[in-house]
Amino acid sequence: MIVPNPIPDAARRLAATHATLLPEHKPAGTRGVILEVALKLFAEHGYAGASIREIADGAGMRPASLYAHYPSKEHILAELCRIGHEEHRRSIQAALLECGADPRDQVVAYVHAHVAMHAQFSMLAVVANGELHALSSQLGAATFELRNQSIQALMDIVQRGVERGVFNVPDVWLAVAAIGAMGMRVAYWYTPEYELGAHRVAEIYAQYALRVLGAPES
Amino acid sequence: MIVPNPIPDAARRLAATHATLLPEHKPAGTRGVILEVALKLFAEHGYAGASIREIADGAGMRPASLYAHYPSKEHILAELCRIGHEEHRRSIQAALLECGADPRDQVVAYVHAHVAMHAQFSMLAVVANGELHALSSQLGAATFELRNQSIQALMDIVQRGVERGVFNVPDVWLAVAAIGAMGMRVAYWYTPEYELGAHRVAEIYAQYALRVLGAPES
DNA sequence: GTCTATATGAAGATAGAC
DNA sequence: GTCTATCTTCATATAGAC
Repeated sequence: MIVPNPIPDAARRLAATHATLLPEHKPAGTRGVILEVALKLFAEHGYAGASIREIADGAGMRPASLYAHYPSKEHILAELCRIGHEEHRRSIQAALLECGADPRDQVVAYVHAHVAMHAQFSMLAVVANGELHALSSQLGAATFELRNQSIQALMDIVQRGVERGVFNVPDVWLAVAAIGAMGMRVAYWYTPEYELGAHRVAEIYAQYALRVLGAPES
Repeated sequence: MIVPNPIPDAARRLAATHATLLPEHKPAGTRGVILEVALKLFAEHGYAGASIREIADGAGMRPASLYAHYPSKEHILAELCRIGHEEHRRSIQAALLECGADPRDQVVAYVHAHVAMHAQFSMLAVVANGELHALSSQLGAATFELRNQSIQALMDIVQRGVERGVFNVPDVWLAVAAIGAMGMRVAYWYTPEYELGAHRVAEIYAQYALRVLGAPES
């Protein structure tokens, strides 16, 4: 018997088949269309594996016309990476502002937002996390800054919980890395058709995170 | 303060800077040299982002000479993916044969092997996991089969532990996905210079896995 | 097995008309 | 803003001599 794999086509890089970009994520008009087409292509084939010609084709225009909206292919990737990490940071910060001072509640809030974002905007997460290396340090600087802030937020929560004796881990950074990794991977297999729904997956992963930290549900 | 990030250059796709391939992993002679050069390039820039010319250059030959050893670039990737998943499966199976019948011991053995492999052969893991999508279904078939076997092995262990009341999880597949994800991510940040060493990281992650499964260390 | 030379196509990007 | 046309470089791969 084979594992009940939620990924329909194992040869795909990720399970999602549609790009999800909210209106508040993208610029209006043609720039937004280009961004959405590029997001799907970058997610499925990688930045290097997707061409300007394919993006133009998907956006219903000629390759040359793209350059009226973006100065280069790399600029399109840079905007996608920034949008992804901004959405990530925004949703985490919003959750943390509502959850109170208990480190357990903070971990639940953080991981829930982290996982839900990777499920709901899976293509954005795959590109923003997995194609960042293709950016020059100049075009990637804003994104790196956002990423460091999000990581640091979880480090601070876990460190504080350890100091208060609420959490118990052999290594704080390793625990943060493990919890982050669980959530990041969700972007590769989640689809809106998955039986449990993004919210429930996020809930369960928040529970797993508490367990990793040695603070199981009360 | 910024998190003590073990990744020296955040713009790199992975922290490792050298390809690790044991003699038993690769064919002898020129084929082995080509494979090792391609491994480093595919790991750092992705399959689509690395060219036949760069591989040839690294191997000290002209692009045309490569075709005396491999019929196409895709065949090089196929061999790397197969080697990576074979090493993964081999080390897990070896560990499981030595650990006895307790589901807890089996999880520790599995996760230790899983994590140690992703740390010690990080470039191989990054390529075998992350570039598999670039293979045609024909050239990827052998690798998919190996991967399914490795996933199924952990599914079986966890399922058996749940049935015996040793583990307690809201969803078996989600727990397996989370545990697998923690280990896979190690390949992106681990280097031989990391303070803890692959063996110790594997030990700690095995503990985290037990916690996720609701069976903390005794 | 490795080379030079080359076929053939696709890549990112630009010029300039409309 | 979009187009046609094109520049230049690079891609994978092959032919055939040594």
